[in-house]
This record gives sequence, C-alpha cells and structure tokens, in this order.
Amino acid sequence: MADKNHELRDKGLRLTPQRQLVLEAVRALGHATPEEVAEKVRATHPGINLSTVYRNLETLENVGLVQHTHLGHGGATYHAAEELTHLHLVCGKCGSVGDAPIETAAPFVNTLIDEYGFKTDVTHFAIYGTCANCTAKS
Amino acid sequence: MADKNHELRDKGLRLTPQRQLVLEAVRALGHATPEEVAEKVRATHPGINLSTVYRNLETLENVGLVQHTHLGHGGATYHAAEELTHLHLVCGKCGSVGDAPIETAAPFVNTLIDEYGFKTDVTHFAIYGTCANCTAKS
DNA sequence: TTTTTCCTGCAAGTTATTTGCAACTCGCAT
DNA sequence: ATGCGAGTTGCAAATAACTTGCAGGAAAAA
Repeated sequence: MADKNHELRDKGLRLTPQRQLVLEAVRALGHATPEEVAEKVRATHPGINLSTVYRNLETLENVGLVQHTHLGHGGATYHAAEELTHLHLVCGKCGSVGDAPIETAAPFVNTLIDEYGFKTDVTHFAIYGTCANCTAKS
Repeated sequence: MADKNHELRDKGLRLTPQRQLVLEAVRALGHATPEEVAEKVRATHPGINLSTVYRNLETLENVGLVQHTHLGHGGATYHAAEELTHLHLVCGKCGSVGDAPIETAAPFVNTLIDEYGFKTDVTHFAIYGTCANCTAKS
C-alpha cells in the first residue's frame, strides 16, 4: 500500500483523497466519462466537486497515469494507462465498447507510417461501427 | 441546374436558399464543423442563422446527403456523402486532417469482421495520431 | 509546528448545441 | 396566377458540458 501511495507522489503530485479516488475510479471503471467517474467517486465520498474530477483527470493525464479518448459521441472517456492494451470497438447502435488487441491493427498502422508518415496513436484509437450483437438484431 | 435542385426535392425536402447553401458549403469545404459551414455560407448570405445551419446539417444527414464524424477534439465535422472515399488522419498536434484511401484499411476491417463480427463503419472512421509534418518538427 | 505551495469547493463564465415560438415562404392545389 | 398549409427560418432563451477565478483548507518541506 505504501508503494501505491508513492505512485502519485513519485509523479510530483500531492496525495489527496480526491485524487486517489479519481484514479481508483478510473481503474475500476475501465473507461468512463468524467461524469461517470464523478458518480463513482461520490459513492464513497459524496462531497467531491465535478471540477475537482475534471482537474484531476487532466492532472493524472499529464503525468501519464490515465489517458482519454473520444469514442465518437460527445464527451471524452478516460481510462487507466495500464489498460492501454486494446483497441476500442465502439458500436454506433447500442453504444457498447468492445475490445480487440492492438496487434490487430499493427499491419494497418505500419502501412500508414510507411505510406503517409502518419504515426497512429493506438492509445487514442477508437473504431466506429456496428457490433456483432446489433448486426444480428437488424 | 434543374437536376441539381431535384436532388433535394427528391428527398422530400423543400428547396430553400439556406438549405442549398449549407449543402454547397459542405461540398466545397470537404470537411468542416458547423461553425465553419456557417462562416462559409455567410460569405454569400450573411443573414443565415447558426441554428439554421445546425438544423440543415441534421436534415441533410437524415436523407443521406451528408455525414458527420467526430474527429477527436470537441465538435463534429460534416462532409458530403460523395466524399466518403477516404479515411481521415487526424493529427493531434496541429489538428490537420489528412486523407488516405479506404482500401488502406480494408485488410484491417476484414479482420475485425472475421474475428469479432464487428462491422467497421468506414464513413465514421477517424484515425488519431501525429502527422508527418509534426513528427519532423519534434 | 510553521510555512509554502498545491488543491479543493463554490460560483460564475465559456463554448457548443438545442429548442420554443411567431413570422415567413415553398410548392401543391386550385 | 393565387391562396392555403406544412415545412422552415430567425431570434432569443435554455441546455449541456466544461473551464476558470478566487479564497479557504490541507499536504509536504523546513
């Protein structure tokens, strides 16, 4: 546990309960909007302010502990940096977010680098479409 | 020209100058935010209202003449349906939007269908990363 | 413990987009 | 041509999602 505390201190950040809660919430949720993070945090610490959540998400992103992506619709979604091992398959119909290993995109990513010099940021990679479930229903 | 008018009428829409201007603007701009579309339209028709632009973009999208995508940052960007022949390579540093033919992604798209049953919507496909230009500068 | 600096809560401020509503005008039917 | 009715527009107010200024409060260093 002592080690866990250090992960924030080591980044030069203060160890506040709010900050820890935000980080824990992001990790527990997998991926979530700021609003969802706030809701999760409020389960144990009702008083937390939305702007504190926003500010901490930004701070945590600056030190590399979390990242955000835009998954198609409106707001950004955050997830823990450790979780960056998969692509996000966003279903435009049901809104579900599926996963696929990043290797799936490796050939494609390489093509873009070779032919266009464009370095794809896999961590921000969101793929839009229709999931198997919704395809079956229609 | 008479034919051109029909493309809107045929969809069951009224032919208003605002509507035509919005559609023309989207086609002329390639891809643009609602704000940019409004600005373009105002070049020839200064009085047009922003909400009219929003409403028309939505209407035109409903009949399939334009489409929108979320290119990473905040707002949606619209483009004409005919223009859906390329992928968008969005640079997270300079914000530029490059193009690549959809075929580039074909193998990748097929993999996702085969392995996950996920049908990628190429028209909403936005790829996030760093463009050659910005890579060079850093 | 004292000080310095960072954080937090709160409220007000932005920015982007939507909506209610009355006036208007496009296109069908005289 | 002319009029009527529904689809449209402009305007202003309303939302929604964030961001920011500021003063008090709490970590961490001294």
